[in-house]
This record gives sequence, structure tokens and C-alpha cells, in this order.
Amino acid sequence: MATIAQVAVKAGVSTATVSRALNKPEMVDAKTKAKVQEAVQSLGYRPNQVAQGLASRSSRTIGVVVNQFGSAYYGTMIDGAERALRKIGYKLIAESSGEAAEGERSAWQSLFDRQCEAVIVHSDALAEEELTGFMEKHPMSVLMNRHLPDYEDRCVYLDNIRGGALAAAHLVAKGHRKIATITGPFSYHEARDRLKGFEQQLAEAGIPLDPDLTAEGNFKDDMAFERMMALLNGPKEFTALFCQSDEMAAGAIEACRQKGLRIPDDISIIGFDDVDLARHLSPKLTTVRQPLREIGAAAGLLAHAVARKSPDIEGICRSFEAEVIERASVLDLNTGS
Amino acid sequence: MATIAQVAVKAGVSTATVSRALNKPEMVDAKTKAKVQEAVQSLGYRPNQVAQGLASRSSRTIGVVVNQFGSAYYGTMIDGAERALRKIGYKLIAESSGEAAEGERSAWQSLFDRQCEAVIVHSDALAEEELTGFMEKHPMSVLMNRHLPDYEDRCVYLDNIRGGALAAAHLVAKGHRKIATITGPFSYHEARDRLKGFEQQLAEAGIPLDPDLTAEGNFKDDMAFERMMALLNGPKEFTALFCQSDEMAAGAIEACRQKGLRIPDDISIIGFDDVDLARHLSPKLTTVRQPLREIGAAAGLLAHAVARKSPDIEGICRSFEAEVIERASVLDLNTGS
DNA sequence: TGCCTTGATGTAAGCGCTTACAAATGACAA
DNA sequence: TTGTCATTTGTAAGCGCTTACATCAAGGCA
Repeated sequence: MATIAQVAVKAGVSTATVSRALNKPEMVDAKTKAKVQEAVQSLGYRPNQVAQGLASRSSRTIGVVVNQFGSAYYGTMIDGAERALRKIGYKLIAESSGEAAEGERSAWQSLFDRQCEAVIVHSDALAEEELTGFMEKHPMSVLMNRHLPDYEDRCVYLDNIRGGALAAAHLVAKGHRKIATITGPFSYHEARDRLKGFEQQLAEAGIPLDPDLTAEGNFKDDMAFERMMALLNGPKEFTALFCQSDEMAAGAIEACRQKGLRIPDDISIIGFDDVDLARHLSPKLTTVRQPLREIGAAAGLLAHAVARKSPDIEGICRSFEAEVIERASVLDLNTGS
Repeated sequence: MATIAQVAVKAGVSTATVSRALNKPEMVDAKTKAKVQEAVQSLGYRPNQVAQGLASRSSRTIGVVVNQFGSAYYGTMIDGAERALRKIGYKLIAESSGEAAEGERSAWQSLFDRQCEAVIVHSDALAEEELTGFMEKHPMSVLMNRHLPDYEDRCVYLDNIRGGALAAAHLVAKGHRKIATITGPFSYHEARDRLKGFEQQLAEAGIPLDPDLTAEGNFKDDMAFERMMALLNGPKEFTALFCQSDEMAAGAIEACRQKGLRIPDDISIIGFDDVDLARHLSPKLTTVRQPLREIGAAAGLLAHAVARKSPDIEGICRSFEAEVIERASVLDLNTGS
């Protein structure tokens, strides 16, 4: 690999001039610039970006930590972040936490050790209190898809309360009154918020949330399958189900199938997320869409703005709205279709 | 951020000693080590890994370029690679190519500019010839899930010929004789290989591949839907279909549904990949499994071995075998179940 | 002509580390 | 006592860049 020094020798100038010719072209004479260009070409010189970063104290790198990369949920957000950052010449270093609190802590720290200018964290395992501590300790961090009131301006998040309300409103509008729900784990802020919005919206329609029809899941299909089985075997009847993730909806659908129940004829189901899976399920799943790619992109931009202490922070959308995508898994009781 | 110089002052030793105390503990006296440790603690010192890398000429970073991160296919491989690398203290810099040849070229180059010790490439867009050129130009590269005969020892790949054969064998064993197939794009090596294995295996059973029952898709569901519609509307009958990706199988299933055809009663379908989607489809999809996570992990390890010029290269599994996962989308014509 | 600008380039000091090599210390054998 | 050797530490030269500051030549102006 050619170095700047070799280019300088070949072009007959100092390394400072080479550096300037490349980075601040307006400061150097046209003829000199030409000589430098030629030397660069003939040596195939490419600046060592790590050395540049060390000297200029800017790595142009953002870190991201998520549970794992294999699921569409995380993958889509990361994709959004990476594309947004790549456009402005930034790179993404990705680390997975292995779904453990200790993994989140160490990944967070180690990304800074790698001189990431900022890091994007999707925390699942850290309690609110510890998270707050980290946000304070690492001011160059932003939270993705989680809302921490104390650090409002460094969070990109979905309005989960409203998301939950949307699900309830949709079901109620379709004439459902007896509604069950399988939530995410209550240790997750999102799960609590979605349930809260769901409950509030039901209340507005004069329907109290029935604890017997409320089950705590873990966003995964297997557990949702079991919960749904229990609900179906329970004494209470219901015509509709709200699952806080599409994957759980898939598990619930499977349970219905095993019990010989048809969807949406016998039971209506609405999911949450709108990952690819949703439109491949049978019937196609009506769901509450999270704009994951947009959320990821916003997190990337926010991280960049925070790192650069840019005043644009205010201009970056930090709060996103969910929307219901109507497909074929909810029956309209009013019209029967 | 504290620097090594500050630690040195606080501990009353030279920076060299601090460096040694931290990286080669056996070289320094126990008492000195204790003083250093204490200074490190009290200053909260953490080594700047970028500076370490510059000085020691090793970044402990591997790059990876894929089409996009949002799909389970790429996500799972990346997950495998990241976990394998994290265990040996390496980090992953991820860049997406935006599904374009130019994106692949520039990502590849730019990851080296960031001093990645090696880069893992999942090339979709580059033709074999250009790819060979890149492998020659960048010896610290490995190919993930693609097989380039000239650089056999720097490729981690699935035996796609065998994978295609497996699909054919399964269908034939179930008594199918009239078999259609929707392939990936023929510009993809994988698609050609899978078709080749498929054809060979059929030939062994005395069944010629019928061009009228062979359609070229693009691994996506939409196009598969159209291709399947055309096949169904065509003059030739068939009892089974092999799709070269699960996503295409989902599209084909949708087409059957629209035509009022039941699966597997009227038509049997076997997919390829075994991503999460497969077990959520209805009926659950019988498919040829690619061990994506293992392939990703092997690519990570191979990249590391290549970067370190380690002789272990030979010990890393580079060729993976597919396997058929039997679920519910293929009817056994022999028994009728 | 002399002085001040202005623009282009070079010099050299870092950025935060590692690592040859040199130096110092003490133990030990002759 | 002296020389040898092993052990521990320090000195300083990088790694490949950027950038503040110094330098220098040329042009403008009184």
C-alpha cells in the first residue's frame, strides 16, 4: 500500500501539500494539484482512513448494537441506518448483544473503544434506570425504537401508545367487543405502552380490558402459540385477538388452525410490526405497521447529528406514528365480510 | 478520555511500561503492574483501539458487503459471522451494496480503506470474470455463499448442485413425475447450479427436464407469483413445483390459492433456504435448508484466517451441504398422504 | 525603492499507541 | 572484585495522516 509520503516524493512536493491537494483543493495551485493527481494515479494511492481519523480526530464511523441481525425486525432498521449513513460518508460497525444485558453493556462500551463517533443502541435487556445511566455516561449515544423521557432528544421511537390504540380502534370499528390480546414481555417498555394505548382506546368504546383475555408473551411465535391455546381453552369467549408482533400472530394462527378455527370467520387477528412475514401468512395479516426502515434511518442521522453537535438535531424526526395495514385477517362484524 | 500518557504520569512510569503492563503482563514487575492498574482504574482509562491498530498494524476488524441487511437470508449469515468474530475479539463493519454492481465494487474497496484486515463479500451483481479480478487484486477477501473455482480456498459455499438434486430426489421419491420449477436468475451461479443438479437427478429417474415447465424468476415472491400463474395457465400439467427460494414458494402458493388449488392436494411445492418464513407459511413449507448461520460463521473465521495468513485455513469447513426439511407442502403420491 | 499583502508551500509537531533498542539494576560465578 | 547475564524499565522512532505556523516569492501601492 502506497503512503502519502511516497506520493509526496513522486510528485516532488511535501506530504502536507499532498494532503491539501486531496482534501482542500482550493488551497493548492492547479499545476501542483495535477502533479499530485498523477502521482496518486500511478501509485494507486488510497488514503488510510484510520490514520486520517486519528490525526483529524474523526472516525466517520457510527456503531450500532442490537440483539441479533437475523430477524427482519432488526435487519430492516439496520438497513435504514446504514443507507442513510453511507450517503454522508459514514460507516456502520455492527455488534450484536446476544440478547443479554451484559452483551449490551460490553458492546456499547467497546464500540466507543473503536472510536465510533456515536453509537445507536436498541436496548432490550437494560432496565430504564441503568439505561439512563449509560445515556448520561455516553453522551454520544442515541436510542433506537425506545423512548426515555429523560433523554427525549436522543431517542428515535414509535408512539407505541398510539400504536396500541390504533389496533383497538380498528377492531372496535369492525364491530368487535370481546377482544383478547397477547402482549410482549412487560419488562419491555413497548409492550406496556402498546397495552396501555390498547386499553385506553377500548375504554373509550366502553369496553373494559379483560384480564382473563390478556396474556403476556415474548414477541416470539412459540410462546404465542401456547398462550393462544390457553386462551382458546379458557372459559371466556372472544371474537378478536391483538398480537403485539407479527411473529406472535403467526403462532396464534397456528393455534387456531390446530383447533380447527378459521380466520377471520371464527376469529379475527391483528398483528404489529408489518414485517415481510405479515403478507405471506394465510390469511394475509392485518397489522399495525412500524416504519422500521425510516426509524433506522432517523437513528443514523440523529447519531450523526449528535456526534457533530449539529443544530440539525431538532430537524430530525424522532417520533414516528404507526399505521394500520388492512389485509385479510380481520372480519367486519357489521357487514359480515 | 484519558490517554496512555496520563496513565503513565499518574503511575510514575513510562508509556512503554503502561503499554506492556496491559498487553504483555509477563514482561513487567508485579509491583509496577499494580501501580499501573491503579492508575488505569482511577482515570477510567480505555485504550484507543484505532491508535493501537495504527501502531501495531492490525485493526482487528473484518468487513462484510451484502445486498442489504433487511432480509432474513443476509441477516442470518451476518449474524453468524458477527458472533464468530466477536468471540475472537474482532469487529464487523457492514456495508450494503444497494443491489448494484457499482455498490459492490465501491463497498469492497472502501472497507479496505478503513483498514479491514479482510473482507467478506456476498456478491450478487458481479460477473464471474470481474469477481476473479477482484479476488486477485484483494487477496484478503473471501466469498460468502458463492463458489469461484479459481479461488476455491477463499470461498465458503453451499453445494448448490447437490441442493438442487436433493429437491428433485425428494419429489421423485414421493412419486412425482411431472415437475415444474421456478429458478433464480440465470445470471446467478447458484440458480444455474441448482437447476443443473435438479436436472441431473431427474434424468437419473428417467425424467427429462421440460423447458415448458421451467421458468426463470428472481428469488422474489412477486415475480414467482406471475411465473406460477403462467405455468398454471399453460397447457402442460404438473403435480409438483420446485422453487429456488422460500420467498418464491410463498408467491407460488399465493398463485395457487387464487386459482383455487389446494396444497399439497392439488399441487406439491418444495422451497429452498429454510428461512423463518418457511415454517410460517400455510401449509408449512417443505424446503431445502441452507445452513446460513454456519456459512456466515465459517466465512468470518475464514476471513480471519486469511488475514492472519493462518495455516488453519485448511481446517475451516468451506463447503456446506443442503438438507431437505420435510414439512407439509409435498404430497406423497405413493400413499396419497 | 521599500513595505505590506496575498497565496502557495514546506516544516514539524502532534493524534494515541507499539516496539526495537539501549540502559540500568542486581544476582551470581569465577 | 569483575564480568556476565537475566530482568525490568526507559528512550525514541515510528504507524500514516492533519494542521498550526513559518517561510518565501510575487505583486500592489505609496
